Amino acid sequence: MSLLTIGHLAERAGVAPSAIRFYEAKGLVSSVRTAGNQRRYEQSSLRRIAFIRTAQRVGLSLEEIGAALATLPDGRTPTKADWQRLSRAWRPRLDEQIRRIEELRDRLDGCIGCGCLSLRTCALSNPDDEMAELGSGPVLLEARSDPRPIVS
Amino acid sequence: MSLLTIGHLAERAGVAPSAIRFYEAKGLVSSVRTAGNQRRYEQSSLRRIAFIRTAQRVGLSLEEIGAALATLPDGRTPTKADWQRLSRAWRPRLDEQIRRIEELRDRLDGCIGCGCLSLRTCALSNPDDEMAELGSGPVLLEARSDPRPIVS
DNA sequence: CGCGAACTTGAACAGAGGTTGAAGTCCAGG
DNA sequence: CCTGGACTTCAACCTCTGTTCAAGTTCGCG
Repeated sequence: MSLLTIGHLAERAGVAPSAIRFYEAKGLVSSVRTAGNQRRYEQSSLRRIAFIRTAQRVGLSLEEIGAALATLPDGRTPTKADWQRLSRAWRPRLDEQIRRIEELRDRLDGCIGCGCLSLRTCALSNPDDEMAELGSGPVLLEARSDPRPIVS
Repeated sequence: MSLLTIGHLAERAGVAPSAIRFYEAKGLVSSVRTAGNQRRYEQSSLRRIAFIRTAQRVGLSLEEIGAALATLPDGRTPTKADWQRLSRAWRPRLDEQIRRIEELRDRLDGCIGCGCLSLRTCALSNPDDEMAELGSGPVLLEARSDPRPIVS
């Protein structure tokens, strides 16, 4: 029960009211209106906002987040099954994001720390999806054609 | 040896020349100039750019990336020891970023999937640094003061 | 040397992700 | 029922991360 005003929702979610209006304009959250045209939010909006903020901080765009949230039901409050479906769909994406960070971390610890100082020959820097994303041939970690290490 | 033109560096790094000029204006990479005022880059710039791109994709800002790169030596090509020092300094930051993603993933799989449908009571949603960051009291995951689950 | 491709700077533009302010309206406690 | 704080819309503005364009200069191959 008890719908939230935008101010209450903002305070509880730890974001500015203007950000919530912005998310709503982008279709990431929705509200009902009072007779006097003020927004009122369901409690479930709180979870959507927490979801949005967390996803943003790990490098996902509002567009991508919105696409995920759009898979939740329109008319009714999302159920456990709804969120679980979203969860299953997002696991690969989140795991990929984790893999990217681990790659960066391990590239620093391993590749660069290993002595060859090369980002090219090391097995840890695998170019698979990297290349698909850049769409311009195998470039990113495939520098220099001669095999000497990059040290000065 | 053999310095790179901005075009060659851009091609090898998989970014646009304009992006490299932008990074240089922000102090993230540096170059020497020819007699005719054209930029020439050391091979080590390639690693800096690869580092920048990877770090960006996991949600770090250029400012934060630049601060890390600024710990590398100014005058000379970074050595193994230099990168290892940067690596050690960044590990906690990267691990924190991984933790955030895992938290998002597990929140979906666990907290929401567990049946309580609450982001509040679950041990997985720990508010520690969350709150320090928001700087405005314990808000983000501490919704609703009554203990009923949030389901409709 | 000559010529075209690649380079230079600076300014304007783009899009994401919001914040701020003005001018006016609503709502709830006293 | 009155009043002040919270709400409304809309437009302008902000930062970040670049891209594009114009006008002019340099580089290096033949």
